[in-house]
Amino acid sequence: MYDHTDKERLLLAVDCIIFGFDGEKLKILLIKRGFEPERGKWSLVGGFLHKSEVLHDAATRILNRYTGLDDIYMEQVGTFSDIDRDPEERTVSTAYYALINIKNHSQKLNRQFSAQWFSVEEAPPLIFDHDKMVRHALKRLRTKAETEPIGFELLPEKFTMRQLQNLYEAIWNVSLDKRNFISKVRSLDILEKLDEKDKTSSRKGSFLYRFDAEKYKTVERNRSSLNL
Amino acid sequence: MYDHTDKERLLLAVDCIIFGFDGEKLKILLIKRGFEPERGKWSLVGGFLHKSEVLHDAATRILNRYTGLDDIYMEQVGTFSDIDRDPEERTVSTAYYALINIKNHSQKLNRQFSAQWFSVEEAPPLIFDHDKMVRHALKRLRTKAETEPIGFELLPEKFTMRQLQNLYEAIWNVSLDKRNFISKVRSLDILEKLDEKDKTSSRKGSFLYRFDAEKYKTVERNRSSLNL
DNA sequence: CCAAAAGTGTTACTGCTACACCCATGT
DNA sequence: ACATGGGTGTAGCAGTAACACTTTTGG
Repeated sequence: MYDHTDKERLLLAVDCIIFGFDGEKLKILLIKRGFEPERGKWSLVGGFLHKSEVLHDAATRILNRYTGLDDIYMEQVGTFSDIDRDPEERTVSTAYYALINIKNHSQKLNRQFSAQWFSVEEAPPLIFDHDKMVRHALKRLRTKAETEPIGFELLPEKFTMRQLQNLYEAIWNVSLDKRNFISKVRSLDILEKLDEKDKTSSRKGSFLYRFDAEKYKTVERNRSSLNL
Repeated sequence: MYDHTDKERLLLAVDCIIFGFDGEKLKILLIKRGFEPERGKWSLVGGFLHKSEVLHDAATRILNRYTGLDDIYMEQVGTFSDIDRDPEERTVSTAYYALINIKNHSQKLNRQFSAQWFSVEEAPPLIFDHDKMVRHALKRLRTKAETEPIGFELLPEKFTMRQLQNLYEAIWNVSLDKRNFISKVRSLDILEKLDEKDKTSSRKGSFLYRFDAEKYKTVERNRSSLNL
C-alpha cells in the first residue's frame, strides 16, 4: 500500500539559526564557508544527521561544535526540501533555532570557523535556502516570545529592566513605553529583583533582576499569557 | 569541515494528520493498516518522499490518495526522528496537518483503505510515534486558529454561526458564550451574511454565512488579531 | 551644577466577560 | 399553544496605551 517504487534514501542535514543579543540588536551567528560547495560564502552552521542520532541531538552537537556551549534552548523550525537546495546531492535539511547569551561565546571559535555575528537586518545573503530558514526562525521566535519566557535565554543571568526592554524591542522591531513595559513585566511576577546595581550604563546605576523559573511555574496564566 | 564519516542516507516519510469537523467534535481520519509492519493497527496516512518531490507536494499527494481531495490547507508540523520509530529501517518522518470539509470525503475511499473518522479524544492508540504527531498537530492547530482564519477550512462554504461556534469550541475544548462569540466574529468583519437560511436544525431557521477572503485581506489587524 | 539614565502614577479608552429575554416557526 | 433553537444589548471590569516629571550621582 505504501508505494516503494519511487522512494529514495537521502541525506538529512541540520542547520542552526543561532540568535544572540548584544544589548542593542538581535543578531545571528554566520560562518564564512571554508569548504565546497559555495566556499567563501556566508551560511548557517550545519551538519548531517548521524546514524543513531535524533535530530535534536544533532542540532545540539552542531551548536556545541561551533560555540562550545551546552544546555542551550533550541527549537525545531521546520524541514526544507527544495529539490536542488544542495547542488551536490539530494539533501533535505531540518532547521533549529538556538538562543544563546552572546557573552558566553568564545572569540577563539569565531576565528577558527570564520564566524561572525550579524544583526538580523544587515546580514549578508546566505547560501542555499538559508535565508528562508532565517525568516522562518525569526517568525517562530517572535511568536514564541509572545507566550513563553524565552527572552531570558538571550540575556546574562542578571540583567537590567532596560536590557530586557531593549531585547523585546529588538525581537519585535517595535518601540515600547518604558513605564508600561515595566509595569507589565512586574505584573507577571516572574522576576526576582536583586540588591545589586549595574553601574556601567549610568551614574545612578540600575537594579539587576533575575528570571525566576520557579515563580514562573507556579504563577497561573491564561491561554494567551505573556504578551510582553 | 562537515564531518562526512557518520552521515547516513535514510528514508524520509510524510505522515498526515487529517482533521475534520462533523458539527460536534473535532475528528481525525485514521486507517487500519492492511500491510506490514503493524498490520491491523491504526495509523495516520502516510508515504515516502519521492525523488524530485518536495515535502509539501508529497503531503498533498498522500492526502489526495486517501481522500480524493485537492487544494487543501496543509501546514508542516515538524519532523520526527526517533531512532527506532520505524522497526524496518531508519526512517525520519515529517508530519503535516490538513483541514478538510468532512462532507467532501468519500465513503468509497474510506472502505477502500479501511479508513475511519475518530474524535480526537477517543482515537485508538496509533503505531510508531503517530500519537506524538497528533498531539503536536493539535497544539499547532489550536495556536494557529487563534491568529488565522483557518477554521473555515473545516466547514462547508456556507455555515451558521452556531456551527462556527461549535467548531471553535471543539478546537479549543472550551465553551463560549454565544452572544460574545457572535459580536466578536462580527467585529472582525470577515464574514458575508447570506439571505439563505439553514432550516435543518430549527423551525425558525438560521442565517448562513460565508467567509470572505477578500474582506479578510483588506481589514487591518494588529499583532495578536483573531483571538476568537 | 549639570548631564545622563533610572525610576515612578494616573487617566482615558478599549475590549472582554457576564448575563436573560424575546422571536419565529412547525407541529 | 408550545417547544425548539435563533437572535439580540448592556453594564461592569480589566488590561492597555498615552503621557512627564523627579531622582541619583559622577564628573
